[in-house]
Amino acid sequence: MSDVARLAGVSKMTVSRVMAGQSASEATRERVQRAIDELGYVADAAAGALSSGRSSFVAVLVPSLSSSNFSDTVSGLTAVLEPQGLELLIGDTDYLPDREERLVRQMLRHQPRCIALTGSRHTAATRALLQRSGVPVVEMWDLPAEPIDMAVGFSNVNAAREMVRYLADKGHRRIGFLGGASDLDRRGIDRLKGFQLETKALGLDRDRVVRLGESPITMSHGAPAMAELLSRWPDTQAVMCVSDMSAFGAIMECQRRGLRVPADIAVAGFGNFEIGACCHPSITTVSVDAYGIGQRAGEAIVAALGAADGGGRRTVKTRTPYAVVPRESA
Amino acid sequence: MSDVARLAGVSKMTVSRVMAGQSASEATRERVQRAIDELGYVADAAAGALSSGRSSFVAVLVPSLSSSNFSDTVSGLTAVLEPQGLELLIGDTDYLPDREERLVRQMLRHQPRCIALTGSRHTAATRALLQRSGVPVVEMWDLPAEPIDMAVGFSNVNAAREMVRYLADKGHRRIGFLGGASDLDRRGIDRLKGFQLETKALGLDRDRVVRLGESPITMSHGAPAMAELLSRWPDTQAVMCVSDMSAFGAIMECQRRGLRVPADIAVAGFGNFEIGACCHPSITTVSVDAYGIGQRAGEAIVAALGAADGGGRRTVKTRTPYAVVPRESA
DNA sequence: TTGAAAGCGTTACCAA
DNA sequence: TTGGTAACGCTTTCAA
Repeated sequence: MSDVARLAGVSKMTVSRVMAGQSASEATRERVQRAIDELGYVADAAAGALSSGRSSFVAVLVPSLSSSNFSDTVSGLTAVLEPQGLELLIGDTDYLPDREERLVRQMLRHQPRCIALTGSRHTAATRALLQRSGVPVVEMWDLPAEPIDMAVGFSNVNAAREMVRYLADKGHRRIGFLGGASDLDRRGIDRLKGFQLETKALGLDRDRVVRLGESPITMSHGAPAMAELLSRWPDTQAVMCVSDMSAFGAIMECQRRGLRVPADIAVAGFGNFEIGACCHPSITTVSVDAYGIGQRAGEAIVAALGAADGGGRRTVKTRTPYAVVPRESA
Repeated sequence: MSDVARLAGVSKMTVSRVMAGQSASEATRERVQRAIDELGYVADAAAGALSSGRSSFVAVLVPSLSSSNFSDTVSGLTAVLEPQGLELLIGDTDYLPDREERLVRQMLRHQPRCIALTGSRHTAATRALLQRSGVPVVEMWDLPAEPIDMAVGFSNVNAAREMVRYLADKGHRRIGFLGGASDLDRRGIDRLKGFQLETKALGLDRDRVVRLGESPITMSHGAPAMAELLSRWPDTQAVMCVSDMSAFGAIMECQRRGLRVPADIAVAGFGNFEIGACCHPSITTVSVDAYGIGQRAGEAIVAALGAADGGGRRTVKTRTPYAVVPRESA
């Protein structure tokens, strides 16, 4: 920066102001800009953050970057935060709470303006770390009873219950559930819980549950899970899957066996992934607005940052919509 | 840090050394650690970077985070770089060179130890920026004739040619190609180029090309593209798609029309996505080791960082393997 | 509108 | 093994 200042014949402060877009005469601004371009000067963000006491980072932690649901959420966050001059520090927890804790600790070192987490289950140390740091927190994809700070999401339990009611309304009584074997995917567990609560409420058979495959359960797990379900309960009329991915795998297994979907067996998914709209038969699912969760979270973050210096109030919980999307498969 | 030092009864320097894992007596180390825990002290990364002159960031730019190919590459990078204490600064260029330029400029502000880019097409300004910065660069997913610095990937042109030969060996003469309409997906363009070169070399019809949909072409585009191809060249025997995603959409369209794959028409994909292995019929494809590209890129980065202080040599180009994977669809 | 000085929290370097 | 001092490159603050 000294080099730029020297070349432009001004002080460092003037260079700093020009870069920040603050008041400066047009002539000065131009000379400084010319010097910047000539030298290819790029300001050091670490020095800026240290000096001003505020970084431009927002930390985002998702369980898996390869799930389109979560990468859509990241896109939504990007769309809102980037225009504010904020940068995303993205981390992938791999569904592991310990890894989340390590990543939170690591990201805290960069003094992020806010931290966006997925879900509401965190280690005690993670919560303590966040509380102590004083950094605003948004929990996404769930509506925890006691959020750390802010939350943007929906009740996976209730969304799953709605799908059960949809299937029951279609006349199905013997309904199965296909989910992952691991308890780490809390949203998956909540959907299973919703299945169990609603089948009980409706007086339906609650036992037809197959849990198979590590989080995140992918389409590869759908087929063996379906096979297992059919071998244990051959008279099953409808199957609800923890996601469209597993539903797709399940439907493929049905096709291999010559079972018609939905004539012989109905199959429903969850999450409204692109595959469910394209495949044949198309998959009845629950749409959840993954991108919108990111957007809303971004808006909550911007509001919280504004409130910090403006003294305004912040929204604590934002409920995002979900809806059963009837298609061909159920 | 002063607080920790005071509480532990040592100097700031000792605290710094304990945190860096440098020489310190066991007793001191323990007292300092206790103070750190008690105060919940988290070191400021910006100050550390400023002082030491080196950050712990590696910047990674991919065209799209929601493509499993690229998120697999990011996983590969993470697996290698995280154990080295490096952190990924991930950016999504959305296939736009201008956006890439903006992101490169932004990431350069954080003084990354290395920058990993996707592909070999960049704006002149991007190249200039990178050259001036002196930061090591890895270009992934391609083998440019003149890499900026290092490169890890394979020739998409040659990989596509191999698929054409595979289809020709199966006896197909009238082969079509389904790709995206935009020129931004350079890997897609290279695959099309490979298709055209090899069909010409084999004396086959080169005109059966349908380009439809923005980058990245997804499964939703496969169906209309297939429909277009069939309406223009109804006697097509085999179709090669720019990715498994579009191949899947194309196959769905065939099923809707009652066309049997591969009996009536063969369909091949590219990239070995999970869907190709699960769906029915399973999709013949070209496997490309997306995760391995990330790993190798990570190793190249570690080597380059080591070479910087060790004086060793760095690998310039790393060729990653690809192979036609015969399945049911072609 | 511009400039000078102080200081942000850490690490490098040298001395004890 | 430990501590003091300077310095990293910028922004804040105050003064001109």
